[in-house]
Amino acid sequence: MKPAVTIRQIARESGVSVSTVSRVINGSAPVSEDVRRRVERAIEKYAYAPSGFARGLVSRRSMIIGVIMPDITNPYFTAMFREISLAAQRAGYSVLLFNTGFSAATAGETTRNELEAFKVMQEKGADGVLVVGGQADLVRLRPEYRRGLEDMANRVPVVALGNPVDGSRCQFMERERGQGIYMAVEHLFSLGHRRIAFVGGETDVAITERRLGAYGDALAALGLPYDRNLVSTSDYYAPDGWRAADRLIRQGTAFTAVMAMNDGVALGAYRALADHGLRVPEDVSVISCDQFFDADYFTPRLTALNQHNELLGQAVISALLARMRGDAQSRPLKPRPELVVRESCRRIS
Amino acid sequence: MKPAVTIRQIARESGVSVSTVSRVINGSAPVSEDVRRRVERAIEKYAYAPSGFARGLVSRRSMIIGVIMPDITNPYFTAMFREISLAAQRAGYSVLLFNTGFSAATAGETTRNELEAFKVMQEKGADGVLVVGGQADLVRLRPEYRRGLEDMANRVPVVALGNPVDGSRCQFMERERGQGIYMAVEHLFSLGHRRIAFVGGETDVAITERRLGAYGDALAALGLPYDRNLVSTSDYYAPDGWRAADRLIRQGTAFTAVMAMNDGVALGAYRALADHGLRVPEDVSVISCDQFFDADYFTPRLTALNQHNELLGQAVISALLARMRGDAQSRPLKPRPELVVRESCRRIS
DNA sequence: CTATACCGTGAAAACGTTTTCACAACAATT
DNA sequence: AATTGTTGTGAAAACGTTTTCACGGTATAG
Repeated sequence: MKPAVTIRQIARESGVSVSTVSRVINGSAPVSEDVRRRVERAIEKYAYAPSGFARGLVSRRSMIIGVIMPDITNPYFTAMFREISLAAQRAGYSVLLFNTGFSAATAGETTRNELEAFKVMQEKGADGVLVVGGQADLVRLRPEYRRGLEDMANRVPVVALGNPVDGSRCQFMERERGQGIYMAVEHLFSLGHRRIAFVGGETDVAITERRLGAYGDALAALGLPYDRNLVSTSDYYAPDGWRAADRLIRQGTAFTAVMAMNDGVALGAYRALADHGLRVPEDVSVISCDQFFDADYFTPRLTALNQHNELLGQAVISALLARMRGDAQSRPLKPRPELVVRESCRRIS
Repeated sequence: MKPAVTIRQIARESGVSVSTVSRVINGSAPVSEDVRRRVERAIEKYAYAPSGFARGLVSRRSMIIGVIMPDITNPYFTAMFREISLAAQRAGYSVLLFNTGFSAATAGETTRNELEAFKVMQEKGADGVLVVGGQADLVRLRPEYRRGLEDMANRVPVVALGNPVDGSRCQFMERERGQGIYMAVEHLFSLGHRRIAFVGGETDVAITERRLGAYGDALAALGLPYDRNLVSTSDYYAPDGWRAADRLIRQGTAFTAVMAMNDGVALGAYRALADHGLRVPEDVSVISCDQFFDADYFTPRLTALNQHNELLGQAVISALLARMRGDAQSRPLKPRPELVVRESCRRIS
């Protein structure tokens, strides 16, 4: 591999000092038109790019934003990441993505990865860090995690999407408070459903608990009893939806509608219902609490709550950028969930 | 924000020289047991992490691997990225992900993003770069792109997953040569299908062209004519599958089977067929050429080619790591496609 | 007992930038 | 005509590490 070209060579080539080249690159001070052209030509010629190392060392900025996520494979995170990445790039930042593999079930082993992520962000000198989900969205944090998060937040702006922690130095944003769940339950209720199952999601995870709470509240508001047996948690993907719905059916719980954590879970539920000879929506109505990409292409088309995750991604990254600029805490826009009625729910007598 | 702790403070705190602290951190030379303990305690106490900037400046290594992808939202890339990220982390590297937004349709505008990505990787001092898809997988590269790629490959090990370019300094790996397509066509043929449509994918993209080529070859080998009207390209997602299949039906082309570019496209095709009152598999058989996550949960369960994209991801990252170590070019394992027969194809008379 | 090897340590150079300071040239203001 | 301000430039310090060199001490070999 070729040795890298340095600013000194550019300076020599264009017959000016190193400082002047730096000024051309950064526009940090006026430079005569003639000199600017000569320098730019040299830069072009050698395909010179300034060393981020040297730059960061003195300017103390890396132009890197760190993103810590549990599983990029989850369409929810993928969608958010896309928005984050786009906005960061637009603002001139690059994105260091750390995929921790965290899941509530394996919190014991995967906490180490999250702590590792914190350390990496510190080492690489990230100018700001986004923590999305993972242990930050757990109902109870482990003390090591809590400490690691604070250590990091002490040195660099951190925005976390998760379950708010009192007195933390990092800014917590909440994914949602379960407003959509009300809409979904009401929708099903208005169609005559009284036995509504809740399928998918992991217990101990804040977002799941919040939705379950909202589900319970909504039932109560409508005068319906809360039946433990109607709740079947598991995880966030199709196989989990299948497992959760299958369990529900096998255990003989009666229900006429299913609220699935998200489209993936709903797909699994569709499948489990079909496997037991139940038709959607003729026998059972299905609704997804969090629409990803393909709800409109399912058969039947899936009625779903659009939580506007892209907007959430945008909100999170712009909160971070604002924080990095030192702006006052702007009230971030909270996306309003929207019920998109399609074909998977039907009125019953 | 607090000022960062430096190695000097750790040295002072533990009563040794800076060099010794460095040796403890890197294990680059023997250090007495006693000293090591003192230093480690100090590091722990101050939550010290060495500055990557300073480190990189002198050692010329960033411990960063750059990944350039067109669209992380595409499950195919997501799956690969996951493997890449995991393997990189295991080897002690962090991953800088640049999402270019490239698509063949907008090559004109998005080429700029890809060039920008190359520059970023150079600036951040990536120790190795992975270029996955994007313009690298186009049948014909733009000269600026070609030059940017070579400039980068001259300075840092680069592995590209795409369409091989002669005389390039970067190592090209091919996604597949269309072997699976033969299996799929033969499978359909053996079930009695003679009018097999090909749906999805973008023209000018190498992977699509290769699959189309294999599709043509397979037909020829079986003595079937190639009918242009049976091919309906579009893009890689469900809406594209819908559009492509819908177009096919509307234009009145007769067919009894559909080969979809991937699961997403297949889902769209399912939907389009249903919209026209056609049942799968009773009226039309459907097969996916690239299984993502959920094929087994579709209704009907989707017969698909498993291209083992996770293995491909692993192969790509390990090729890069080998290259970075300067190892001889190991023949990378090429995943063998596997036909997974489920319920979406049926024998016809 | 002397020569040789190795172990543990510190001092200092080097990495490639940005930034501060200094200053010359010239323009604008008194 | 003297002062002040502005513009364009270069020299040199600083950033926080790793690495090279040197050296004293102790173990090992002859």
